[in-house]
Amino acid sequence: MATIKDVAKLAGVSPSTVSRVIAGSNRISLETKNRVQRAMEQLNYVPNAIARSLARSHTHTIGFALSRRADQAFSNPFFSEVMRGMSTVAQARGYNILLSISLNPEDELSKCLQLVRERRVDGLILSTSRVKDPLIAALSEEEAPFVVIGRCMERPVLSVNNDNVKAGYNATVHLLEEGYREIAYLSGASDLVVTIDRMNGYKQALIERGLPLVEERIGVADFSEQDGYEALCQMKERGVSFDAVVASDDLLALGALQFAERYGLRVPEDLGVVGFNDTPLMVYTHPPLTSVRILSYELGVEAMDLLIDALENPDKKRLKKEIVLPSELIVRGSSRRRGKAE
Amino acid sequence: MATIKDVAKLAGVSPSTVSRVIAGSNRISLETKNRVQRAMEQLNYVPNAIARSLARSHTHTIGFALSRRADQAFSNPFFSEVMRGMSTVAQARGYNILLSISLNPEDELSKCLQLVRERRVDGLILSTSRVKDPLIAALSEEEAPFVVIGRCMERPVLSVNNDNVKAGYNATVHLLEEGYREIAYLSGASDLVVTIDRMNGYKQALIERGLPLVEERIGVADFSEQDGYEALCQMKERGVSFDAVVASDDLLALGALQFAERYGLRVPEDLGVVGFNDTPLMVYTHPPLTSVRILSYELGVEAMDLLIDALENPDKKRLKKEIVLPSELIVRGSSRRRGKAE
DNA sequence: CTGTTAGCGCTTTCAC
DNA sequence: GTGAAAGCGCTAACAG
Repeated sequence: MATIKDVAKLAGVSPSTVSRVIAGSNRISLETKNRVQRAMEQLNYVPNAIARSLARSHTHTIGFALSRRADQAFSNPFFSEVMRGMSTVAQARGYNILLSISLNPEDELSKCLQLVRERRVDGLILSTSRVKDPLIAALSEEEAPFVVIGRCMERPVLSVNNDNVKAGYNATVHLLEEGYREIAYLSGASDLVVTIDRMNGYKQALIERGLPLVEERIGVADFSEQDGYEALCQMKERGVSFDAVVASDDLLALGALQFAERYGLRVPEDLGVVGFNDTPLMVYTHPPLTSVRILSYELGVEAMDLLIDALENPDKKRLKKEIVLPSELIVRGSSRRRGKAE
Repeated sequence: MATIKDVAKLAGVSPSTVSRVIAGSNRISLETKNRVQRAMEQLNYVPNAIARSLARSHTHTIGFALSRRADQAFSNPFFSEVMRGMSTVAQARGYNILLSISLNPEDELSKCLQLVRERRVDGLILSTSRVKDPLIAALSEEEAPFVVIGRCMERPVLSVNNDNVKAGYNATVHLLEEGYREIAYLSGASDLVVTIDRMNGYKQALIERGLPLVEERIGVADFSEQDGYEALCQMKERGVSFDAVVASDDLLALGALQFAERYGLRVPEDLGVVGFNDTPLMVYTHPPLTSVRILSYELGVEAMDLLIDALENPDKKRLKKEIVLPSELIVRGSSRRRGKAE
């Protein structure tokens, strides 16, 4: 493999000159520039990224941290879409993505810290945020550049989020307008900021319409169909009544559909269901699932752009920008009963 | 950020000594070893991965190349599962994963070559293989270490594959045993090795059972429901009869279900359907989809292990091992009509 | 505009 | 067992 010295020798210049044409410096004569370029081609020269990184003390790579339980890792394409978005801008701006999949928050914390301390990445994108997230705290303390997809409640950080409160609100209002009155909320892990925000939107809608806020109608589950199903069963067994459910994830909504089947409830007549994420395959459930469409791809795009901007403009770094993206309620059969049997 | 020199100074030794304790050399006195370790802790020292990489001329990072059209990128969790598998062993063996998502094969080729030439990765894992794959050819020529998930038809390469021929065979035999006689095959892009292998299994089953091989019953589509649907419609419109379909991907099978609905065909009575990948959510289709379960996670595990083995034992590198993993047909409602209305 | 000279932070002979 | 010195391949002042 040819090095910069080989090129220099062949072109009859010094390595620094070669370095300059690589960097696209303008204080270089067109003639030598061409000569160097010819030499590079001739030798099939490609600059060694590692050496560059060491000399410039940045790697041009961004770490993406994903922490999921094995069984639910990528059940919905949310993260995959986010990655696609990140990848698009990373490529366009000359960055690489290092993937860090961990099994739990502790594992995630240590891995991310490792990546940063080893200087293997210039910055990190976090895929989820929790209340009092230790990872965010650690990264802040370390003064590592990072952006969170989601929102941080405790301190200002760079973040890209979707309007979860509003989305939860809209989903609930939609159900109310369809005539449902006893709406349950199926929450994911209770320390996830997304889940909390969506729930607040839900509560807000109920309060605004003068409906009672029944705490027993709020079920906590993991992000899996099974958990959603069980949470609803328990609710029912405890004698809590409900005629609709806002699920903070499509998988949970699937659990609700399963629940309806088990108890012989018709959807949407006896039970209205709305989910979150608008997972493509949900069109095929019976009935098709109403769901809040999240701009996952765009979330990835914005997160990567935000991080790289911060990295490349150290002056702006201190400004902790928070970007919020809109979502859209996609109404389908699982929640549409106006004009149908009441 | 502390460097090796700082540690050396604090411990009162030379940098090389520190380097030795990092490497876990045994020719070092326990005493100085402890002293150095204390210094490292005190300074919160973490070796700079980039500097290490440069000095040792390998990066301990593996590139994972994924080339998908935007809309179908991660429609099924196959790749996500593969990543989880790769990630698990990468972590265990001290490697990192660099993600390279590209939009088309050409893009993929240039990106992969770039990663290798820049020495940003020690090796690559390719997510798909095509007939006469230019990427495989280029990488071979470059003598870059890589393993393909799939199979290479032209030359010996390190690969991890599932038994697609057998799986295609089993899926078809199953349909035959359920009494279907005019079985169609829905192929993905015709240059994908997976698709070809599965088709060969399909053909083999028909031939073995003495059934005619009707070329018109083989439809080529992209890996999307819409394409699957259209391919089948065209087949029908051309007057080709069929009472079952083996789809080389679940998404295609979904298209078949859609097709059945459009033409008022009952599944499984009038049309048997079996897909590939056993995508989790397919349990929720009506009827639930029969599908071939692929060990995607294990594919990732094996691929990563194979690559790292090759990297760490340069002697064994020349041995082009091919690993084949078993698959399993999961029979559900979409293909089970024995004992049902004929 | 171009060359010389130091590094970037770590590893690795080669001596002692 | 430990240190000195050279080098991995590139960049970036500093001169000229």
